[in-house]
Amino acid sequence: MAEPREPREVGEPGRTRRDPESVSRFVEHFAAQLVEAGVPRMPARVFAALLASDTGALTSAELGEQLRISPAAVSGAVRYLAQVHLVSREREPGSRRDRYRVHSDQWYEALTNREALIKRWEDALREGVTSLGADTPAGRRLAETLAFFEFVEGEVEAMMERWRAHREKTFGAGDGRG
Amino acid sequence: MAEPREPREVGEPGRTRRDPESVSRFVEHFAAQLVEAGVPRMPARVFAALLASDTGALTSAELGEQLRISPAAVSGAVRYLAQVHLVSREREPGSRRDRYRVHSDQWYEALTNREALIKRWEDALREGVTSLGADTPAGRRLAETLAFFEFVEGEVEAMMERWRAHREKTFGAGDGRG
DNA sequence: CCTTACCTTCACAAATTTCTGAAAGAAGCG
DNA sequence: CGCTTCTTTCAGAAATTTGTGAAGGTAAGG
Repeated sequence: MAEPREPREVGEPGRTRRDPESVSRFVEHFAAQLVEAGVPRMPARVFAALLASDTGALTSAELGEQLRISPAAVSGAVRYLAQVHLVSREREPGSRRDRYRVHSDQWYEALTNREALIKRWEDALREGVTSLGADTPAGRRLAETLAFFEFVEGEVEAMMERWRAHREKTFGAGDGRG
Repeated sequence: MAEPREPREVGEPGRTRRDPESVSRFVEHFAAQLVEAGVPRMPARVFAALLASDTGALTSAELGEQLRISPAAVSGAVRYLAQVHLVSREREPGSRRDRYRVHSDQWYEALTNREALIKRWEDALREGVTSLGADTPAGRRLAETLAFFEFVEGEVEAMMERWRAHREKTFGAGDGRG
């Protein structure tokens, strides 16, 4: 039976330098920055908490307790984060608990995912060029905007390749897990 | 109150191929995509309307009429757009009217502007590395995330340079105005 | 096969955001 | 110097979003 082995008291001497208050301060501060960038609050907080965790993976219960939110809120936040590929869920074989994990390479997975969104912008723009007329001023403006996005799309892919190389050079060949 | 005289009939022969309905359809559709990406509704609609305009510049009154929104709404939307560098305001010398304009190179101005946001993420991450300890697992994860952003920051600058070249090659040397 | 533990979904309450009407603030023009 | 025209700001109404409690579903363990 999987005990919820999560002793609050920091009995371990020396090794456990993790001050919950420091962690919380970082979590809330970083989450606030994400919120300002347009990320919904709960997903931002959950993501920050995972990022600041030692193992890079927490259970729903742990998240709920640390952030003082209901299981429902955790569920919603995690669904959002999974959808934009910022966390993945793992099922523990011996237990019913899911664990939610951040990989360090998920940032660019998320960035890549954002391209799907841009593709829909491009579709709308193409339609606009057609319906307004490619030979009109507005049509030309739309076409140029479209060209910009298409250009960026191609560049991002190459950039990610370079990041991968840069990362291995700097941090050694990680396996992708924080 | 300004009478909502919006002649449906297209009286101009030949020259005015601009079907208001087509324009509106594009504006609303494209704006919807922006909204889905996190842009507030009114700014998205105003921006789309400017993008689809012939001159690339409209007055507050024109925007209000076309989108059926109040002057206050236009004011708010324009303030937002100016803040993220997606439109610029121009004052017409002979009149009291401001005109709001999109440049075709404002997309990457906006993208560049986004870096300011990322810089604050980086600050938060640096603080986290310090307070959690650079030698802890969490600290290392934060450090790597920080490195990713710093990398992207540098890359984006170079990418924009390439876009400028690509643009001139494809569209001829524009002056930056759509 | 039933119990237990966990996750999700649903309806609702609360808080924030969004847009409007009205008044005040600038800036040209007579 | 006051009038006119346009923009902005402010307070409030309306709508959307957000988070909770409770019920429902699924799978492990006895």
